[in-house]
Amino acid sequence: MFPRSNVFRALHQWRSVPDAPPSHPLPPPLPPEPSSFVTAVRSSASLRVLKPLHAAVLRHHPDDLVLSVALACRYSQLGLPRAGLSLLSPAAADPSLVPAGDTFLWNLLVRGLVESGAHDRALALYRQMREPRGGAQPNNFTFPPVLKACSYLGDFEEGVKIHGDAAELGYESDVFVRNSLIAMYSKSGAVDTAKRLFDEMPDRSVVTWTTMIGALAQNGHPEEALALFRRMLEERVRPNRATFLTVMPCVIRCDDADDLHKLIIRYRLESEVIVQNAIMGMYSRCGKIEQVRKLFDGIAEKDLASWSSMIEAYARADMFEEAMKLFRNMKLLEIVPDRVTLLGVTRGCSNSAVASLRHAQLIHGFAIRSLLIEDLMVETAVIDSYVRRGSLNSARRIFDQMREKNLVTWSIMISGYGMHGRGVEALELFNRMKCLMKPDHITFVSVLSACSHAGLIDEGWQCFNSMTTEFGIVAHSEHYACMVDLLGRAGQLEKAREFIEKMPIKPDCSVWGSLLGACRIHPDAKFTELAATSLFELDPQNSGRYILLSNIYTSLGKIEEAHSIRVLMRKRGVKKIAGYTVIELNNKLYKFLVGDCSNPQSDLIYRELERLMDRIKEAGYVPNTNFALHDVEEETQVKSLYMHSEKLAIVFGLINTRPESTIRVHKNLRVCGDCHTATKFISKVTKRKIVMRDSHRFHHFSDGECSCGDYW
DNA sequence: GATCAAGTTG
Repeated sequence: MFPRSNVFRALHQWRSVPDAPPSHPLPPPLPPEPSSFVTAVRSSASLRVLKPLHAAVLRHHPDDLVLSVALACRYSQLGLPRAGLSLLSPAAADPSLVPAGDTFLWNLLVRGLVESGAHDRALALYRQMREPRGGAQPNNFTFPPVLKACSYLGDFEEGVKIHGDAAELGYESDVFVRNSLIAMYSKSGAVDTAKRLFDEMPDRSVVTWTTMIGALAQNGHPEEALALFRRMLEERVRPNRATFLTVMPCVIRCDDADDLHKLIIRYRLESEVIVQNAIMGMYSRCGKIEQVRKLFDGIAEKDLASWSSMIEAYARADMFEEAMKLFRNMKLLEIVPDRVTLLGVTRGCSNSAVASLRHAQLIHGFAIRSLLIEDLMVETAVIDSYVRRGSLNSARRIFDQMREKNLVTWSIMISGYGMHGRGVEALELFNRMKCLMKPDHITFVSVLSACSHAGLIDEGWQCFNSMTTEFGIVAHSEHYACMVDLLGRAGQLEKAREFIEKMPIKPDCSVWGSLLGACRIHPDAKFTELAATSLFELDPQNSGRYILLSNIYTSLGKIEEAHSIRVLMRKRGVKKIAGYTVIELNNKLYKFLVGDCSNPQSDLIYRELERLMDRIKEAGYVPNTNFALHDVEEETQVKSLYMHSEKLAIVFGLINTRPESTIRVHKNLRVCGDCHTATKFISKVTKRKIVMRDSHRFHHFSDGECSCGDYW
């Protein structure tokens, strides 16, 4: 061992010789040996330590390959892979500089190249190694980095070939090689092959288990990943930090989260920030926001990820105000947000009912000032927030100016047009996109839902068919749901039923939900019954469906059935989500619940509302009491309709804004049918544009019409 | 030498 301080002392002595010759001349001390440099390089904690060492290496051992590789690896670990790469370039470009037959040195060079990010050159070097007159015979140390390079490059054909090499040379069952193979197959999506390699192994290390758990987790099998983790514990394999970091993202149930948390404490891994951040993420996914905050407050040395995780957790819990507050706080504390922090707060802004266009602009401004707008993902997230705050134009402006767009960017812009009922533009973009890249199953959800929102029936069918024939994408439930929606809109309920029957997969609640939605517009007892039966079996806790069903029964005149649905809902303990509508005025948000009297202007609002209702009745509005409470008299029902949060917010907006300005409101649930009709009339008699976002889409009301064409 | 490490689309 060469303790670090000794190397520095030796270096210092050696360097100080010319400046201060001793009065009794001694032979100058020799510069440190390469091996002591290697130790020093590997243990250097920062670039400030590494760079002088690098300089000294250049002076004393410029041609030492072992040292060069050690330096390159360390540069890469400290975040400067390119700095190290230049050290390896001469040997990588001219392998004859590497002694033939010296597998150890060849392995080092291959590994150095992989760690410095030169994956393609590492693979090229490996191929030279394998040539008959080439460098050296690969061994068990050669394969892990080479397989990693294949994964990184996505070159799985090469990966399979290298698997063959490893088998041929007898290294296939080496634990390290086997682990790397499992990782490689997992990243290529061949989780079955990975599982087979795992099952065949006689001796598995903790890394083997962790890799296989990760393989299941990353290929969309979180439940199986958790099950494998439990099996690992049963077989008394001690999990380590990486195991927990791998398994935690699979957890969505509180009891699993608690179990894991206890285990982490038992293994004394709870003090590391990285682990604490992951525990926060786990509880956030379980919906335990108070627990997440408690953990966050308990972290002594919060890093940027801790802050981002907390903001992300608030965004997930639909607590945008808290997310924004924390975002401001961290800036006050001079903690500089990065792209991930910004992604968290932007997502909160996109989804929350209490975020406004103003918030989207503030976040966009911050992204520009901090230069994070150059980042593709941030830019895409900002587009999304503009779309969801109702400003398609701002979104499109950024979209058009982007230097680079990916699948997600296109999908967001397409679904954005869809949400606003502008199906033609959505299709136009989709056609442009098809020339540039292959759409995926989510792009098709975007474009199909755009067709259904805009009532583009033929175009929808065309897209649906081309998905499989042209792009080889297997239709998921969501795609079928869009098609049922399309058929339902056209009133073709029988066709929709046939379509569902012919589905090659089991229809899920999105499909039955579409059919039930169709029954709202085209009431039909038979299909309502059919959709409801399946829905109550598949998703018995969804309160919106009970209410929708009850409303459909009411409109069919089946008052008793409607009542019994409400009773069933109470009996099953299904919690009704309180509806509310938010409106922004002068950078302030105002929230209205049904029958709300908390606003200081309440008296004025209700007086004005009464007047407005009379005006729209004169214009032809008829209150639709299907959407009112049912156990009261009709006159009271009409009154209760008047008090809906949508109407209160709109009237508040009318009173407090200039006559020509657009009113923007946001309802947390689907807009009520009666409010939808009323708003159409309001837009007509007041000559106002009203934009209403609900949980499903945007409604643009203007001159008595709505962009959704009365189907949503 | 192998695993993990805050994150955008319906």
